[in-house]
This record gives sequence, C-alpha cells and structure tokens, in this order.
Amino acid sequence: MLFSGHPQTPLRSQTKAKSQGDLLLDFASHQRMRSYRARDVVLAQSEGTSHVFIVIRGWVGKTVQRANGRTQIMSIAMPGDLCCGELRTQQHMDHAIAAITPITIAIVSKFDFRTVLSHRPQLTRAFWKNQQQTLSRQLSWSAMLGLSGAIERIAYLMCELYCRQKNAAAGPDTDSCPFPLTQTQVAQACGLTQVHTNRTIQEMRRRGLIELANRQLTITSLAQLMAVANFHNRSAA
Amino acid sequence: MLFSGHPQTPLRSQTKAKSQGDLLLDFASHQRMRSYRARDVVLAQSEGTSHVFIVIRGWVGKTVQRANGRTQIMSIAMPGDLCCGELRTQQHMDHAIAAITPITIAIVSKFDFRTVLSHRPQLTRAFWKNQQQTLSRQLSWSAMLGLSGAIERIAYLMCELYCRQKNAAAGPDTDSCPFPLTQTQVAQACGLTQVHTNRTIQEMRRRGLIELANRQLTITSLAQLMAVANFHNRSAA
DNA sequence: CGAAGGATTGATTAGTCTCAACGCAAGTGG
DNA sequence: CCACTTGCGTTGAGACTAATCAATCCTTCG
Repeated sequence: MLFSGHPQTPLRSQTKAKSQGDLLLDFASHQRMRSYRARDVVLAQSEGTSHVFIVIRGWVGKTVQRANGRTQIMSIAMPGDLCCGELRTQQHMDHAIAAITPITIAIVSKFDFRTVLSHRPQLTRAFWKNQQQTLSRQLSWSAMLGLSGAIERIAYLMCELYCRQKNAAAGPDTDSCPFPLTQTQVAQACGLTQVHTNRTIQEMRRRGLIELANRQLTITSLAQLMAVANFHNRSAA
Repeated sequence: MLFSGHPQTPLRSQTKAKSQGDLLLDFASHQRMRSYRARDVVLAQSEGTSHVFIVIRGWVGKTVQRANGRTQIMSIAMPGDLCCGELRTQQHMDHAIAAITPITIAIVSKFDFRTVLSHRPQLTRAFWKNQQQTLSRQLSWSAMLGLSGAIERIAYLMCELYCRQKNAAAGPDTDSCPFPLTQTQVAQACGLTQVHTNRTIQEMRRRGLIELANRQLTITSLAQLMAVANFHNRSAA
C-alpha cells in the first residue's frame, strides 16, 4: 500500500523530526516490556528498584505524596523518555511512578543497561541527551512554580504538553492535541487545588485562550497562550 | 611529611567522602579560570555560550528574570558542580548565571570538554553522576515548591544548603554553617517576597528552629528542621 | 558625614485554600 | 431497563496565606 495511490501525500510528515529519541525507543522495544492501565502504580513511593524504565507508549508520572495526602506530580515522561534514569543500582526512591494513561514500558536492569550503553556510543548519546533535556525542563519548571500564579502555571503546563507532543509525533500541525489529564492531575502538577484549577481553567476558556473537552485540548492562539505562560519552546524544529 | 609524626592524627577526616566530585574539581583546577565578585553576572540572560563552567570556589546561582522584574533562583551550584552542563554547543539560554558569593570558576569550551571526556572514562562518570544528582535535586525542588508553604520552603532551602556543605567538606560536624544568602535571595530561591521571607524567618527563630546572623546559620535541631521541611538527605554518608 | 544595602515593621489587598454541596455522565448489578 | 455507584467537573461562602505598598532602623562603607 505504501506509495500506491496517493502521490500527493506529504511524505515529509512521516519522517519529520524523530531524531535521537527513537534510538531509545528502538532499543526499548526489544526489551522486556510491561503494560499498565491508566492510574496503575508502577512503583510505589519508598519502593526501591534496580531497573530503568523506558516509556514506549503513554504518559508516565513521577509523583510524591505527603503525609497530609497532598500529591505532587513532579514530571511527566512521554514515549522515549526514561523513568528512574539514575544508573546506580538500588537507589532508594522517595517518589512513586504511576501510569497517567494506559502505558507500555520497557524494564531493563540498571546493570544490563550500563553494559549495553558501554557498547553503544550512539545509544549512550541519546540517553544522555534525553537526561539533559529532562534536566532543562525541570529547571524551567522550578522557575515557573516559583514565579507564576495559577493561570500562568496551567497555561505553562498546557504549552509544554502540547509542544512535546507536537515535537515528538509526525502528524499534521493542528492546534489541538490529546490532553488525558484530569483537572485533579493538572492541579497536582501545578501545585494548586483541584477547585482552584477548575475555576482557573474556566477563566482561560472565558478569555478564549483554550478549549478543553473530552480529553482534547485546543489552543486558540498558541502565541497568546505562550505569552500568558511565559513559555519558550526550546526544541522547536 | 606524610605519615611522619602524627600517627594519631585522624587521616580519615582528610579523606572523608570527597569522592567523584573531586575528580571534576581536580580537572577544573587545571583549566582556564576566572574569578568574580559576589553578585557579578557571569552570563546574562539570553546570552548564549559555547563553554561549560565548573565551580571551583564559592556559590553560583542560575536565575531567570521576568519582564515584571521578579527573579527566580532556579539552582545553586557549589564547588565541583557544573553550570551550563549541556554539551550541545551554542545552546540558547533563557537564564542567567551569577555569583552569589565571590567565586572562581573554570571555563572550558564544550568542544574541548567533550574531547576530554571521551578520553577519560573516570571523569565522564564523575560528570554524569553530578548531572544525575543535580537532576534529582531539581525534581525534589519542584515537588517542594508545589507542595509547601513559606516556612517549609525556607526550612527546605536551609536543610539543603546545610547538608550539601556538610557532605562536601571534611570538617567537624557542627550544627552551623556559612549562609551567604541575603533574605532577598532566599525569597528568590523560594518563590516568595522578601517581606514575607523576613517574617517567616523570624517565625522560625521564634520557634527555636534556627539562629541566623552574620551570614552564619545555626540549626538548633536538624531533625526538627528536616521534619518541618519534609527534607530527606539523600547522600548521607 | 552621607549613602546604600539589608533587615524590620505596619496596614491593606489579592490570590488561593478549605469545606461543603451539587450536577452530570458512564459504568455496574439486579 | 432501572437504581445505584463512582469519577469528574462545577459552584458558593468564608478563612487564611502571601503579596503589595510604604516606612523606618541598622550597619557598613566610602
């Protein structure tokens, strides 16, 4: 069927952008895999692990929970990203790993992973590049939490998730994307209450910044939303 | 002079802990160096660089400033840490690098640094371990900002800076340490106002958690402060 | 001595949280 | 097919945290 009847089909959209991330993905898809349903806990807080997880499908969250019940989503990993990237075996973890959407992840022992890396410089580069991107994102995220109020935070989250999806996937450049987070999860990522998050999202709708329904986010004006969020897209193609 | 006349001298205190970090330090101290006074700007926001900085002496802050003037200190690098650790040359930066205390840093071109790394696996490991620690700290920091109120934030900052100093330096285990940050800088790190920071620090003094004067921090009960801060010392010896 | 940066205080306001309900839609079991 | 449950979104009222604006004090330093 390939090349068979649609000569005008833009092939570029198939080859777009998918650079190093895919090396990790390719590697991962030949490893031992496991799937989880949305909201399953992959690794509980305080539970240690001697394995590295590589996300193959879906979104995976790294979370902490306090004694008082409040939860924070510290980061969201998407396909090609790593969880528990620390290569020291048996690092004690003070955070949990949970599936946000249905996910498939590769599970590789840290020991094996180190061995593989030492034989594959390309893969090593991809791994470290990913780590560096993660670090960079995390830095920006701290700044954002420190500097921003509710609207800016939520706008920022939306910008980031939108851009990461668009950067990763080959697809038409629409102004909308899947947005599987519940308002409660948005709140947990942004350090807000669910109630206040709800009111703030309504405010954003009222201002015409976004539309959000049925787990689908539509960004009316990306430039405008990015301005509100003080968001700068680092990895723009 | 080694082993020459003080058999009872505790050598351990000299060799304590200073593990991989020092490889970077050793390397750095043979490179081109520069010193800055406290508060000097090493690299302005938006100014790119094709160099890596390794901190040799003093504290270096990574900061962002918004159009409205509010500033956030995203991270603090101490001797042995890196700034601008991204190895891609000419990455555009959206943050500034500034001296918190008087500092000395090594300046290495990213290109050269990559070359050196490829020949020195030990150094490479030290480098990546440092990056991983930084990432881990940054994750916890996001969680902290998202979950905590003013007292917890400031307590957390103090715990972290105290522990990092104690972990790095070989020295007597006192309950006090240098604390060169002004209240304004504490505020910028914690995402609070200077005024509110002041009131909160007073509250902490009133509660007997800390003493703070003349850039010297004394922690009355580390356990208690860590409890307030929800801080867990990862790299405890 | 004046100037400047830092710490402190007071009064007021804006932003978020808390608690408490309610509505709606999808799923489940009888 | 209906009653019940559950998860998610929505709304309202009141309390409280932290921001804002504006001074004042203190120390250091030129």
